[in-house]
Order: sequence, then C-alpha cells, then structure tokens
Amino acid sequence: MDTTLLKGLAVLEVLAARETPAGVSEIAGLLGIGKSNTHRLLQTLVAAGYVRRDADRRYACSLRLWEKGWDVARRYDVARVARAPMVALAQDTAETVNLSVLDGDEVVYLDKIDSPLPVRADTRIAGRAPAYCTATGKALLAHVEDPAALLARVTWERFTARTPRDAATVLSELSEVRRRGYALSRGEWRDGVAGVAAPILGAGGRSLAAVGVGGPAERMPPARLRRLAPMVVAAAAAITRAAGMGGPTLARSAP
Amino acid sequence: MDTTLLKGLAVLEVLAARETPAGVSEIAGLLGIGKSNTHRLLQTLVAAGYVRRDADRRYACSLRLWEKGWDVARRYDVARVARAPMVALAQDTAETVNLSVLDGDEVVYLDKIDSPLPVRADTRIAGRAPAYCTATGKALLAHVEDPAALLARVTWERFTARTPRDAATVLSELSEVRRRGYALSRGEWRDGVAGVAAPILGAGGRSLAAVGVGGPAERMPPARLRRLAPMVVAAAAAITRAAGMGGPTLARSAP
DNA sequence: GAATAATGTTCTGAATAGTGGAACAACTGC
DNA sequence: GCAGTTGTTCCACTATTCAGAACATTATTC
Repeated sequence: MDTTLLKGLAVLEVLAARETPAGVSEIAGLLGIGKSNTHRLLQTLVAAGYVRRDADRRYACSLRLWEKGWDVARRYDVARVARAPMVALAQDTAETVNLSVLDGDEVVYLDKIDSPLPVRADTRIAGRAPAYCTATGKALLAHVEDPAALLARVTWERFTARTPRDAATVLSELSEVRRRGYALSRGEWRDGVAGVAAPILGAGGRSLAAVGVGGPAERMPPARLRRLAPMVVAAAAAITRAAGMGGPTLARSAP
Repeated sequence: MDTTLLKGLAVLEVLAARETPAGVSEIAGLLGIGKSNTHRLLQTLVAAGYVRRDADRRYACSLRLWEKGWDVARRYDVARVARAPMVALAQDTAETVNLSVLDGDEVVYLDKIDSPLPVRADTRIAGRAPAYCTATGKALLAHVEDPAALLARVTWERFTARTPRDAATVLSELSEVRRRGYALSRGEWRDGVAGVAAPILGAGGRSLAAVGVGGPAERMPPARLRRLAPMVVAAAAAITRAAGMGGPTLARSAP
C-alpha cells in the first residue's frame, strides 16, 4: 500500500480537524512520524494547494478540500430539493429534522434543521453514524440492492444496551421497515435519543436518501413516534416528487 | 516532492470531478500513468475511505472528502450567520448575491443566492476566481494585512479587455475601496458581468469575507452600482453584527 | 456459445524516491 | 549570550514504488 499517500492524507486530516494552525513538530508528534518526513509531506500538500502556511510559518488547511468535497456532494443533489419539505416537517414537529445518505455501511448527514426546543437531538452536518442502529440508516438499508451483503461486512459494536447485535435481528427489522414504510430507533445509537425516518426512493425502488425526525426519548414515546411516522413519510414523498426522481442512480446534474 | 502523494490526490480529483464512476484504465489514461500504478493508488484510497467501488467494480468518490472539507469550512463560520442578510439583499436587489472568502490570491464562493431573473450572473458555490479582478475579491484584498505582498505573487492574466494588468493599478484601486467602503468590478473577470461588494471585517479591521451583488452589465450601469453600494454595505454590516465578530481570527466554534 | 477484445488484477526485478537521523539555521525566552 | 525550541537542509540506505508483461475475468461480437 502506498504509505506516502496514506501519510499525506493523515496529515491533511489532522489539519482539517484542528481549529488552529499547527507546526511541523506538532504534526510529526501527533502522527508518530519523523520531522523531516512531515516537513516534506506538508510541502507537497502546499504545492498541491490543499494546505497553506500562515505568516507564523504554521500550516493550515486551505479551502481546497472543501471545494473538492463540494464537487462530490453536489451530485448528491437531494439536499437542495429536500430543503423546503424539511423546513415544513421541522415546523410541524418542532424536533430536529435530518437528511442522510448511505456511504458504505454508515450514514452521512447531508443537512439538518435544529429543533427550536432547548433539549434536542444533536446531529452534525457531514457527521457519520453506523447505519444499522439509526432510524435514517435503517430506512436506507431497507431499500438497498442487497441488505444482507452489506450487513455481512459490518463490525458490530454495542453503543448502548439497545444496539442490535447481529445481522439477523436487523434484517428482520428491515422487512418490517419495508412493510410499514418507515424505520424507528429508540436509543440504539445514542442513549436517550429516538427517531423515525422514511426513505426517499428513486427509480427502481432503491433508496437515495432518508429523512428523519429525532429527539430526546422522553418526548418520543412509542405513541408519539407512531403519530410522527405519517408526517415523515409524507415529507419523504414530497422530496421524491420535488426531485423529479427518475434517473438510474443517485447521481444527478449540478444545481 | 512526494510524487506518490501528488498522484494520489490527482486520482482523487479526477474522481471528484466526474459525474459517473470511472475504471482503472480510464483514470490511468487521463493522468498518463501506468495501469498497475493507478490500481494500487485506488486501493490505497479505498483503504483510506476516500474512494469506494460500486458493484461494477468501478471507482467513485465517497462522501469522506466532503466530510473532511466540511470540517474546514465549518470554521469559516460566516456562511451560517450571513444567510439571512443575504436573503434580504437578494430580495431588495433581485440580483445574484454571493459570499466569498479569500484563499491565497483567489476568492472562493461560500454561498450564493440566485437572481430570480432569467438573465443573471452565474457563480458556483465552492467555485474560485482570481481576487484582483472581482468585486468581492477586491473588497477582501483591500483589508488584508499586506495587499502589496499578496499581489506580488499574482500571475497576471488577461481575462477580458478590462482586466487589470499590474499591481500598481490594483493597489490604487484598493485604497479607493478602503476610502469608500465598497469595491466594484465591471467586466474585469467575465465579460458582461458587473458587481459591487463590501467586506465583512473582523476584530483588527481585517477582512474575513465579502458579500457582493452581481448581474449582467446591461442591468448594471454605474448609476445603479452606486445605488446598490449602500445596500451591500448595509448587508455586510448586518452580517458583521450577527456574527458577533470579536475573535482574533476567522476561526469560530462549530454550529 | 465460442472467439475475441477489453478491462481489472497480480507478479517480478530494477531503481528511484522516500525515509530517518543528524547537522544546521532561525527564533524565543531566560 | 546561552539553552531550548522549532523549522529546514543534507545524505546515505533501503524499502517502496514503478513499468511491463503475464494472468484472470468480464464484455462483446459473430
């Protein structure tokens, strides 16, 4: 494996994660690699435009990473058309609304609208979570080509007492999800957080994305989740319509 | 220089730019490097999580690039607080509004609101333009630490007949910008596109970002630009206030 | 359905390119 | 001015990457 490339990406990630610029020695120490090595990697990244150095000769990420990342996200065009239905859903429910897509066996949050209430479910845009124990994740998994194949590659972790522990459990839940049209999660990923989610289906019945509503478990007893479900399903349907889904894949033209 | 790292990034960029997944040979041909080389670079990128392969064993960018990029953009937090004043400005002017930050000697568009009119200035979010010949760019340049030093590193290109050709011209215009509080551009970057922009200043009087209004030159005679200027300046001031600027740098905490 | 083309993958030896360590330079704080 | 940082350069070694060809697998054509 190209270790140079891996190290270079590691340097980039360290810088991306940092709030403040970093020096050569600091990065070298963080990654456990030599100073001279780190120095040259940084110079290469500067030459490539991903990193720049400030006046104090310290290094920080340029916006190039974001620029390239945006090119990728642009194709996951659902986010744009989903915005309006999401706002409506947020107003109707007063809970946090989020939009996710599947990336491997994880969900990535493309967009969210925070609940106005002081106590709320906190998700981060561009954040990640395992698909098999979140509401949006399960909504997505239920409509992929081969859920079993995907789940076979999962490493099962116990995040809470309620986290599902094997593929069989999740698979049976997924058929339930397909039957009723929405997915639930009650404290399976983060303790005390519950949610409902519905898939946004494209041509061929494959899931492109999922919308979900989430909040503190105390505000989300089973009865409320059942009441929220149709609203989430309706929002997902609205997004599907607005997107004019019909393309063969998730990839759609630029805005 | 670490060529492996550069090649790896080049592969990543090719994939990020493509609408559809690509195969090994195709990428190899595009970059002019060997097949086996490309193959291993791709495997490394897959291992690092930046690329994944679809069912047809073709390669595409995962959302990891976007995720990391977002971590960077998150710190350029102006975008979030700027949204509301930008919407107001867009409604008042009916032209395209955009928000830019400086990245080296280029501007990067963080956000934009399209004009409702059929003929409009077209900028792309996460797009780039040279700073010295755009309105937002000049607004930003006027308030950096050392404009002359920055301009010294510029390679002067003639994009249109009106593109400034040397540092002296731009520097004198920048002092004008500082004096009156806003910057103008009339077809210096793209023919037939004109705009006004105002800087968003942080603690210490340094520019953090700039808001601009742009449109087709026919709709933007000097008189209209002068009338738009105070509105743009007001929007910039509103954003400055909303952001509660006071930190020492652009870096602000996460949303 | 066989033959052919095209693409993805693995292998190998050769050598280049990257590595770590130390030496040097430029600051910073005492 | 001196110790203690941190950034940068140099150099010899060897591990890593590279190209090309061989092999495997899939697509295409007849």
